[in-house]
Amino acid sequence: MPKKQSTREEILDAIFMLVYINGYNGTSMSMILKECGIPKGSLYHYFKSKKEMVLAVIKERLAPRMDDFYSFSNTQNKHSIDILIDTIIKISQKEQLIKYGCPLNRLNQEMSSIDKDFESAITQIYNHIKEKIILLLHKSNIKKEINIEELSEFVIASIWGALSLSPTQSSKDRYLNTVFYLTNYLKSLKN
Amino acid sequence: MPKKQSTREEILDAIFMLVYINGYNGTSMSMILKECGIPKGSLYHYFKSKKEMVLAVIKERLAPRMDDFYSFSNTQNKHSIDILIDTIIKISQKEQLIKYGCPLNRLNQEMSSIDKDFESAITQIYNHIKEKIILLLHKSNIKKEINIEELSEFVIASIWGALSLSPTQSSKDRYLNTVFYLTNYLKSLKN
DNA sequence: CTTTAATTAGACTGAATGGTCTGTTTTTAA
DNA sequence: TTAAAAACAGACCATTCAGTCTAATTAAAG
Repeated sequence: MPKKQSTREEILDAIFMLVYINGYNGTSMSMILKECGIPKGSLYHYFKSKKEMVLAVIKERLAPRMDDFYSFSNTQNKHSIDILIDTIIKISQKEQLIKYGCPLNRLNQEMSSIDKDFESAITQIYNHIKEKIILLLHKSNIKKEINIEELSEFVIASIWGALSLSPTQSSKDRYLNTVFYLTNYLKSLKN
Repeated sequence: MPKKQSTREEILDAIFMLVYINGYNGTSMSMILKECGIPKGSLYHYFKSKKEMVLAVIKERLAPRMDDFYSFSNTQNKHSIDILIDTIIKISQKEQLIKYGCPLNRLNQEMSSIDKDFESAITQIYNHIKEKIILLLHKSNIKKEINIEELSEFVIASIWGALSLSPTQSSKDRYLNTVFYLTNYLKSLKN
């Protein structure tokens, strides 16, 4: 059944972008229908409700995307801090991130309070990327007074913030200028 | 006409909290009516539309609140960096901020893309607090390689991020742990 | 070819949406 | 005291919302 898969996947792609940009409450079924170009019956054949659609989007679109953003190059002898800095800078090349901010942050902010299932799915993704950063940082020597878990949260938070700065005048340079202070600080933590 | 003022002010207070927590699209007129406890006719007597109400909330509630959060004690000989750090820590005492995040960040994220008027009102507030931080930092000596405007944006961004970390398990301690790295870094910039 | 299941199709539903309209009451000023 | 304006009150409106339903079409399996 190749058709079924592809239709379902197209629906998820369309909903992801709509919810990423307009939020959950800002995305109506009619917008989804229009974007997908399919009739209502088809949509509700694959998903039983709007909530189920978006829950699937979180698990099948948001999660892998976040996992990709925070994928660290297995560079052999490079210091973890430098690998992390590379990742932070690499984010500046993803136009969507610069334009619309971190999708995890956006969905979290609006949707965590709407529904427990949303909240737990989003928290799961957050914890996953946090663990990835913790694991990375544990591989190299870092100043002893630093709590790696807390530092990881600080890194995520700072990236979220840097990507949130007024979406109107957002640009690659603006992001890089802002995270320069983050990377600058991270460098000082090497041991 | 004291009554007129107070009714209008009560409406703004109610709408501010509703929009702060639920967002613009997440706040319906019926919720506003219920929260204010007034009939529709009264509401639409003071404001011609939902948009006008929320625009007034941004200008008359959000702006002064943000101005208050970033009000720096005129301590005579204290270093600007230390005054800024005090402010960052003082934020941890505002339960609403810890619980729901920075209202400027929340409204900005959802509403800037909905309407140009929202966007410009929000941007104005952002620029105002940014200028306040820039002004503060210019008063003391800071390492020469630092661009104060960019640093100010980084500070705001990091606070936004720290206040955004999963609203579920948000707490004063979690915030303080996260911004510790920010304050730690800021201290190193004193000259 | 025939049967059965998967998928497409969209008219329709009840509830909720933001907003209007017509009064009535209260307040203010002359 | 009276006229006019401000404020209150809520029934009402068109539209949109998420979701249902029945039927038609297509695809898969025997």
